[in-house]
Amino acid sequence: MSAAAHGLAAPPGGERTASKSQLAYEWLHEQIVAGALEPGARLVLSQVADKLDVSVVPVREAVRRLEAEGLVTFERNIGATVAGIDPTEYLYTMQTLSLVEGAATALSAPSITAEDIAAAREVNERMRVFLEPDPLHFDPVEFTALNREFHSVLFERCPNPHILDLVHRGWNRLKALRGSTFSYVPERATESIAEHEALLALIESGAPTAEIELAARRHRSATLDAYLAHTGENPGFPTL
Amino acid sequence: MSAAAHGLAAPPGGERTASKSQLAYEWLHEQIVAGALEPGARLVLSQVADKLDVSVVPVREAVRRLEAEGLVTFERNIGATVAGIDPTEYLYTMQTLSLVEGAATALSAPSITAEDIAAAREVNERMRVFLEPDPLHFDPVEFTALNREFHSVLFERCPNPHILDLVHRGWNRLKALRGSTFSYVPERATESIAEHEALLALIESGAPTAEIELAARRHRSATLDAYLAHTGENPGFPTL
DNA sequence: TATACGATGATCGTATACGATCCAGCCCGG
DNA sequence: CCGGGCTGGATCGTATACGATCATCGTATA
Repeated sequence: MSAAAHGLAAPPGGERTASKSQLAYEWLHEQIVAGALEPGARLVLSQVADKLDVSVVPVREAVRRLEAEGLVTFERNIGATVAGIDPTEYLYTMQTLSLVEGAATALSAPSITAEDIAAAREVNERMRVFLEPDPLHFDPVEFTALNREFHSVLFERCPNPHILDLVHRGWNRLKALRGSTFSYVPERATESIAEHEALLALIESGAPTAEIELAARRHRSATLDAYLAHTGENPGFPTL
Repeated sequence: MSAAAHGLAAPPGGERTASKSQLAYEWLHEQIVAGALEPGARLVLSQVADKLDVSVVPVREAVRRLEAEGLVTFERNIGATVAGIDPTEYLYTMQTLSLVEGAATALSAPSITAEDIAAAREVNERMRVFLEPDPLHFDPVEFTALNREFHSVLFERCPNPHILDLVHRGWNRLKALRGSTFSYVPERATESIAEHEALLALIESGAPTAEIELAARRHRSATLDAYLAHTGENPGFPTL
């Protein structure tokens, strides 16, 4: 899993000798997105600095960058905490991702090659395997990873770097939040794989951009709806 | 022009005594968005620090935050420069804004009151005045400010804070870029005011969310299209 | 004259030190 | 027994100092 391919902000001017602030940023980012740092966990600057064997200044800078991405909150004289305690954050993040990912997929569509389609289809088949035996062997983490890999093929060619960046941030945020609020709905997995196939067919057929955007958006919205129905909370969440 | 109302990130825990990093951030933000600092202008940390009578550390932090918002670029051992030299940045920013603003407007619609509509309509009438005398008296800056005020009414009630934040960032970025690449098309102004009225009517009528989103998006896309037609550049820019 | 190379200054990157602020627990009075 | 004020520790915020890196310009040489 290459960092750049998943939206980890790299220092623009190459990486001669990674600056310590960049090191701290990447380490914290990894810890948070991988779930090693639970949502709500306290981040003490001096402790992080000691652990990475750097001073607090670069750590402070890294935390600020993570704050801008919504992965941590940072308050004056209070400190930094890993974001994501509030369950509605999950809803907002999903909704935002549904918006930007739909657009990114639509904008990518004209550039998607037959090889891309084949690769995506192969990933989708690997996801299907997870459904076979019985629900107990279902691995949400692995399944989600494959899901991201599938969708990456569909949106990675988005020509608008801003939109693409928003998609990456959304996925990362989602991974960070998952630890606390994620509640996977197994029934949804089956539907999801079928929708993936439909999405591929739609792109192959050269459907209009607007249609692809809507399909991709709905695909994610449906997951959100399933989550809402499953938990039974936030019944009045406004839909897009 | 209140800062908070236009998406200036405020320190979450109130503002007892604004931290110096916050001071530097707000000052630079103001300078860039107001156009006092031209796109491409060099920002030397020590000079900014001297000007604001603070040390370089808070300035450095402020610059990093601005970088995360896309208002400046910051390269190792090179320094910070105000973003916006590349003309395609304008296109990307407009496209992204069209996406998120459309969604924000649609999500706001159910919460928009009759008073909101009236206020927006009043602003739109003030914009109309600019068209009256003759094109030479047209003031793009003032017109744009009113335009933002109008749209603020329509998207400010968006319940999703992430999407709302993206809208604010988009507008700020647009203001920052305007200095270098903005080319206002007077004919478009007349159309724009008419579309504003149509948007208000649509919202008043309680139209479906999807319809409002599309109308709001198209409204901005049309401005982008007019710009592209006017300049004659980037003919193959992918549309959303 | 053009090019390669080295010295120099400017600027960024980080470490360290110290002051400012907040939270928690204790003490004391009611 | 309970509540308010105070003190101590922890943590953040900023200033200053110094090392690292890069762009620039002058000079020597082919």
